[in-house]
Amino acid sequence: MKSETRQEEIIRVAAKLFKKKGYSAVTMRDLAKEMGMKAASLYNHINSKQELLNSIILSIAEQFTEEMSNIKNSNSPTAQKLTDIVELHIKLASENTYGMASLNNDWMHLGDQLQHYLTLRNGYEDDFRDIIKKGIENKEIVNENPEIILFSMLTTLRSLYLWIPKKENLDINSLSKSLSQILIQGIDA
Amino acid sequence: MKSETRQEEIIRVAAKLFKKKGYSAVTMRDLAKEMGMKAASLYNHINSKQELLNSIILSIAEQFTEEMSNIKNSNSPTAQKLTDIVELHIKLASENTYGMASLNNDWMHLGDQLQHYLTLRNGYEDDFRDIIKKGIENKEIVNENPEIILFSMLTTLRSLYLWIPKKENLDINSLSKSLSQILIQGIDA
DNA sequence: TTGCTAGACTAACAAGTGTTAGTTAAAGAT
DNA sequence: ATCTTTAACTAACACTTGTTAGTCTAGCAA
Repeated sequence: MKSETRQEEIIRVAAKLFKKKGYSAVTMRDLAKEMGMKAASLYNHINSKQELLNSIILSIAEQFTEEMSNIKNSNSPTAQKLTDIVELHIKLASENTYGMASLNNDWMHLGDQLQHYLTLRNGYEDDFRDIIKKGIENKEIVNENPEIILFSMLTTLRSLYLWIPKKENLDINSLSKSLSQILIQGIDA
Repeated sequence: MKSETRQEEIIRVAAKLFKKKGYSAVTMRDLAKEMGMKAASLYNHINSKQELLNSIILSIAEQFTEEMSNIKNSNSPTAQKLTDIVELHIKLASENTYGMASLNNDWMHLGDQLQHYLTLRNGYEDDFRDIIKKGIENKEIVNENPEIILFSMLTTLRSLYLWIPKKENLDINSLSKSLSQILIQGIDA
């Protein structure tokens, strides 16, 4: 595996700080200190603070969009599609807990990429909603308000980045199984 | 009903801006502009930006703590306690969608009140966890990992502030019923 | 009328902001 | 050995930050 470039390292450390304090509260001097250099030196590797946020958020958003399209176009039953979505969120959240924080909390500070991000996010939510609606039509899932189902699942999945790092020796497969179970079957005995 | 003081108005408007951009990205000049005055004039009514955040977050946190204690000490069955918690979140989130955003996203910028806030939050989560665990012991709810159940419910409830304002003519009772239903019974047909 | 108060204002400060320019030292290429 | 590139540095910039000090004016109490 190709080792991390200095630029990639800066992006990774930036995402870590953004998770802790939020984009606006992190200064380039904070970031430089964490990197063991002076703020001005960062600019040998990156172009701006703004660009750091852009690349952190959009690289993840694009992964979500691409994988969601695969799930949507498969011909699995609805419950399987929902389980796949759970697995997708767990995978991306555990690969990049820092970046997920920016995606969730600092997207409004995207500059020229804000519209692009919103387009991706809306597309993702539309696909998710369609899967739920089709599942209701086919009587594969219960006939509750699809907006509430979407909201409930999506917010749980979006918060995984907060929860995953607290669990040491996380088994992705078993978490994925348990969480799908709870989200789909409920918790009633 | 007693009409809003100027100080209360500033706190309310501040919370609105904090929701939109986050605490750190909102300047006192932004807040002043929204209030139709100059930044310095704000200080005739408030002591500091920090104190705005403190009072926004802690007033809500204290309400949660108090109401959770009532629910915990009632002798309702587990499913009813969980429904009560859902209702509590819906009530507080719809009364104060702005403040809930700060509570969720900007608590780390609390100054001298940070420890107090964390104590309240941990107490709240402990109570919630206890209710779930007792429900599992009494076989009132399914025997899944209580941490995952807690996480799943709590993150959904914590995100209500994002979702509630999007629904015009919101009926709190019917939302409360639907959401409890989905969280407890699941969505399987 | 006179005096007091509430609540706005202007001006300013010291500290911190992202970023640029120019310099320097070490490592790699010729 | 000389040249070039990389990646650090110092110094500085123009601007923004939260906040304070001091002033002014309209409304009310005496």
